[in-house]
Amino acid sequence: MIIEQKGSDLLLSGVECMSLPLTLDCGEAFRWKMEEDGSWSGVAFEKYLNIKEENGVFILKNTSPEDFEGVWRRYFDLDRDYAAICARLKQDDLLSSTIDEYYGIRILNQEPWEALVSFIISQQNNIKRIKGIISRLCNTYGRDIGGGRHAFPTSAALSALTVSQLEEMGLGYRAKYVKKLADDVEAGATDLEAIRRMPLEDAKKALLGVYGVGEKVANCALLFGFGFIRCFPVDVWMKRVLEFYPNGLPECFEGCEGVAQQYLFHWARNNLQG
DNA sequence: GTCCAGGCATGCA
DNA sequence: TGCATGCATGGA
Repeated sequence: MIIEQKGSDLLLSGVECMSLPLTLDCGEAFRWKMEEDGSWSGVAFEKYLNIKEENGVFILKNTSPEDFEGVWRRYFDLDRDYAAICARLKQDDLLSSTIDEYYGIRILNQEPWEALVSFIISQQNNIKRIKGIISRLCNTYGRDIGGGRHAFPTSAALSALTVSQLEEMGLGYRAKYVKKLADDVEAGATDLEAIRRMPLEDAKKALLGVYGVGEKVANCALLFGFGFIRCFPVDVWMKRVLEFYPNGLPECFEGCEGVAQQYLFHWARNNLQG
């Protein structure tokens, strides 16, 4: 990967296996929006980014090298060799054709707090509505970072709310889960940063102890927010996919189960009936 | 009107 | 341990 400054923009070339639409709009993160010019706008780690791919070059508008190194390099998982991972996953027949069709899905490294709250909200919900709820939460309770953009609300901000204030954002019965998590994080009873540094099994056990978090939400949070690429979340779509693997997951998934999962999830949503 | 969505807590066997 | 049931909301 070659990093180059051009005016106030940062240009990345030589990035393999990165599709912005497939990565930013595939149900991993809920705050990215495609603009009319085909670029993508979003907020993460309290930073706004507009990014676009042109002729194989990624243009990060108004982005300093410090923000790139401090946030976006890791957010887009740019130090991982996805081309090699995909080559390995293509040993599996279903993934072989799926990866050809949807090449470029990456696993984002989001903030633990945002990922956990987002996937608590995601349960028994659909992606369009999840995006709406999170958008309202951010616009109403997230810090204004300029230009009409808002950060994801902090645990302090959400802890200060009542359950009914959260319900007003459309969280439904999940409001009480988010309220309790925010309170516990604020009180120090739940330490997401400590969980992030644990071995996978311990981290999962810790998340399963959070009110409103079960196997599926824990796996999503661990995969998309806590850096555990071996997690393999199974939701209603993945249950349909698993019928194609009656003997369990193939060996070539080992070590990068989360990447395999995202391709299969995407395939299922596009090819299987609900 | 019914069914479904990146499920989970609860109660009961 | 495993299974049935209720749960908020909006789109199809």
